[in-house]
Amino acid sequence: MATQGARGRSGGRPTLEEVAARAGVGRGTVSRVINGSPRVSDATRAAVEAAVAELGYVPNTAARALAANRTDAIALVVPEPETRFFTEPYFSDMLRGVGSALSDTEMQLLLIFAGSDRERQRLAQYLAAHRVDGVLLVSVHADDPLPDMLSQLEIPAVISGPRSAGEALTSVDSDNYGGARQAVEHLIDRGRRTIAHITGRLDVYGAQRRIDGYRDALREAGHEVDDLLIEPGDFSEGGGRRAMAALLERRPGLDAVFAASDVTAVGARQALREAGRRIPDDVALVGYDDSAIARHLDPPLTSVRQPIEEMGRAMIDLLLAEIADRRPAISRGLDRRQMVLATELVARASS
Amino acid sequence: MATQGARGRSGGRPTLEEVAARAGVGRGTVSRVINGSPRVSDATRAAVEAAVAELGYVPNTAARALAANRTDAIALVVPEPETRFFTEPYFSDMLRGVGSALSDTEMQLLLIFAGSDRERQRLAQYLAAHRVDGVLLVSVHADDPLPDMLSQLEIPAVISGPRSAGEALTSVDSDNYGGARQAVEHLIDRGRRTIAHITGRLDVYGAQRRIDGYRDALREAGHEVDDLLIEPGDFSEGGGRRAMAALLERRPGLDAVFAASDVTAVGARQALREAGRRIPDDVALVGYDDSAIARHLDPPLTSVRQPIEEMGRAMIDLLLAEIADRRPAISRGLDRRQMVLATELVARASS
DNA sequence: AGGTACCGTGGGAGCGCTCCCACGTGTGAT
DNA sequence: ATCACACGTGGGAGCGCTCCCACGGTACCT
Repeated sequence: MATQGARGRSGGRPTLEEVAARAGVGRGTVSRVINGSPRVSDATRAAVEAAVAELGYVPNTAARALAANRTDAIALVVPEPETRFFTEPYFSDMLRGVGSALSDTEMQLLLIFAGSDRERQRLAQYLAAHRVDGVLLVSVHADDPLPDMLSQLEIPAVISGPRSAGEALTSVDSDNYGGARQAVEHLIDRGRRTIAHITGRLDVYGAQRRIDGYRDALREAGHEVDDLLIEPGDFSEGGGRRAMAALLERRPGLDAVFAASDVTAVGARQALREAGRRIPDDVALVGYDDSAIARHLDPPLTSVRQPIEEMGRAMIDLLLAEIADRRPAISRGLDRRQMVLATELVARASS
Repeated sequence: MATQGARGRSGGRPTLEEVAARAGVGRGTVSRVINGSPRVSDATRAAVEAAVAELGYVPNTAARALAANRTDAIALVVPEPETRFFTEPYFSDMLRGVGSALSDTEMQLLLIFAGSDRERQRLAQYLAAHRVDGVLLVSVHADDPLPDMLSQLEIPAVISGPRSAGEALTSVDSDNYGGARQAVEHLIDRGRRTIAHITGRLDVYGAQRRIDGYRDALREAGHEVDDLLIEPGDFSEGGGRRAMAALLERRPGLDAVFAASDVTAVGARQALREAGRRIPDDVALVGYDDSAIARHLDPPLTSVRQPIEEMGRAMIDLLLAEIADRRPAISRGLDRRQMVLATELVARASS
């Protein structure tokens, strides 16, 4: 209902040229005004802005993209089956942070799932076509070829959760090691003696770091680390249930469990119930993520909060910076940025 | 300074022209092959395809968009604050359906939040710039100007959840009326006598239809409809809690509640607990959506399943069709499509 | 006074594609 | 033999923008 007023006589959307004519200036000048160049006099700028408003001019992005070789769009690539994306609150929280950071920008967000092979193929085409200025990569496994493809194509990219200690890409992560320590120290403080750990997917670096934190916390508290108390999960509910069942069988005397995600904890809780263990009376349970389900569980779940939304924002900031100073992605590696954000333990009734 | 020299002729991405040269044909012919035109001889086609493969040619989308006036992208517009998007499983389920339907296509998905005024403004610009070929609109309130803007701009659009019985846009919806009836009939079958209803936002057409279904089901079963058993909610958890508290105060004798969403039911459950009512012994509870939380609640929540993923797919199908036969969106209205999908009651322990 | 240095400005030259018209060539009808 | 009419094909003419060079004007120097 807003600008409907004076359409160009040709009927279509007004072009730069028409705005220029209307304002009595040249095409170049209008372009400068539109793009906020300082090299325009105030009077001219005002005239152009008036013409833009009168005509309801909106730049044609395709033309701009073609001429300037940029797209004003970035992609959030999720190298997982879509189901995982939606069952793990991690992703949607991340998306929320990204979305809100982006709304301060001209950039648009593309959501790309790259779980299946076909989707992968499509993605490769897509990236080769340089349809986005940059890429956000969440939850990448150690052997994923995607990051390399990205740097080969010289597409700016930021990864959430580095693949290893020596991650080549700019990355954002929470302090997985510290978070795990917080969880375990908390359980020790609560007087638990036999603390098990259900891990995340072992090919995810963050999951490894959580194991390290678990180990070190026990060690430093003078407990000895019993490897049979560590059981691999995969961040899923089913994985949590299976792991918990295995642990109960192997170490029936355990009195606490640190699960690598809230969803894993939900699965563990099921297995505990089926085995007749009460939470927290018999077994204390701590999750990771502090997602919405943690609050809704019965009893509410103690969990390690990672500032996922902030991580999303940070990813955007870093990515935009990287796009801005379009250095070839394979720079000397001097100014690689690895950002790590702090976690926080949220104690609830489950521990 | 690494690959500086290589970026000349031979280094950049190949263009149509180069493919043509390589294949020994003209530019137009390559374009025809790329776009699957039948008017090319088999021999020529093969030669071109070989050249494309050798050169690793990928069309430049910006150029294509500029010349052909299409973008191969559609937007999913969420006219809500982002928080709502992520707290309501409805949205993510929808997104999942849309995403998977889209992965069979060349189309790309843009996710746009239009909750705040600033975001709205950006969206208007965005649409005016015709940066997408079509728009998917989810969860639109009765007075939202967005749909009108869309049809004025002649942008193909499909809406999930029509705004009224006479919705002008192509729409996809689940059978809200029927779903509500299923819920209420189920409660009646279970022997409940005093069945309350916590509604959704009253400016959402689907919420109105659920109220209609609730009323009619009671009426046809010979119960009389007591308007004091109907309390408005807003699809949120807090809304559900408040509404339930109000109902308990007004009609302490109620023995069942039909909540307009699972999230609402979660809130209602809290209020019931606080009031010392047991579920389902004292009060039976039924939700709507059959989202993940329904299964995880304690006790598990009976809920009305809407085939949200299918709805997402259907929206894509309709939208693509509408884009294909690019008739002006405000056509005669003859072939407006209003698709309604069936719901299903999933009975669990809460009722 | 002439010289130099900037500004602010106009507009040509593409960016890589699609669209469409015009041009052979081969086939069948006359 | 001539005409008609397909069919494949080549390539010009843009699409609307950004980039950049050239230009006149003003201000400040010497």
